[in-house]
Amino acid sequence: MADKHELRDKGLRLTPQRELVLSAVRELGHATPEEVAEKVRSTHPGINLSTVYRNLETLENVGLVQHTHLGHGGATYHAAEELTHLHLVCSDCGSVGDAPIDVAANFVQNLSDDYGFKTDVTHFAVYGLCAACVK
Amino acid sequence: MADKHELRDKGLRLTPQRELVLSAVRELGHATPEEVAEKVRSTHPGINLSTVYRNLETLENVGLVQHTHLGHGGATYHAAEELTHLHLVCSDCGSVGDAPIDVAANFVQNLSDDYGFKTDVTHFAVYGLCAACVK
DNA sequence: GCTGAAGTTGCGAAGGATTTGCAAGTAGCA
DNA sequence: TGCTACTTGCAAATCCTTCGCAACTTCAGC
Repeated sequence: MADKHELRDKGLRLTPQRELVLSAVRELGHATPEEVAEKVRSTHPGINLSTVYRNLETLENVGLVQHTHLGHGGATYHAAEELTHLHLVCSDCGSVGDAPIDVAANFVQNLSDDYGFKTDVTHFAVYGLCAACVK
Repeated sequence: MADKHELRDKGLRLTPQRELVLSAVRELGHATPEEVAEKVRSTHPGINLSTVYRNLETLENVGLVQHTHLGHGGATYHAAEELTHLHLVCSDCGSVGDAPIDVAANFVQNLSDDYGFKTDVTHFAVYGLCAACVK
């Protein structure tokens, strides 16, 4: 498993729990720590919630996973390699849609030119009304 | 006080506590519930934190106040009339900068055209590195 | 393969932020 | 001025996340 290197290089270990957390994140697409725990438990009931929290943090430090704030409060995790889109969060129905990052290219450029601000476009959520709720 | 109408129209009352919360939000610019409470208490020590939470919610329903998620978790409140800018949150130093909403005009248009998504540009925070931290 | 050091896990408890239930208090229409 | 419904304060309850610690496991070195 290639992920092993990322971990070992930082003196970390590849434990079964850690693998499970990582693959749960990959399968789920976006997920809160709670959802990841639930997913992992569906096959391995013994896993503790704090282990999930700790592993998400560890995997994030290593760069295999990233989190985003979708608004409500808690963070949502993604596999790093899937973070090629931004999140459209509907303030009405709560659904989370995706859009490719290049719809924001112009915006990012403006912020860079005018404010010297380097936007991390994969880390922010966009609020508004989704097409379904606009009706 | 003009705010009275907004409240009365919905069968709500203008209590001293409510006025204090509203003016604290106006004076502070951005503030967490905790900061609002602190501000209010500087002149009126007796006010309870849950009163602040409830009033922020009430004032938001009426439209006098709005909240934004700046990332870390808790919400930040603004007076509705001041929400003419978006927030640039630095992932490094944590500072919160402002930018006029029109830097996003093009972006908002793209999302509307391509996804039918009506972006509430005042409600989202933008993450990235501020000019100072880029160096 | 076995061993030891260091990273990990599970569990329960601790924290911090919000919310809720309820009885007492108060704004504001009649 | 009286009443009714909305509000407040307080304390307890939740939720979510982090911590402390003892027992356990990974994996580099022998």
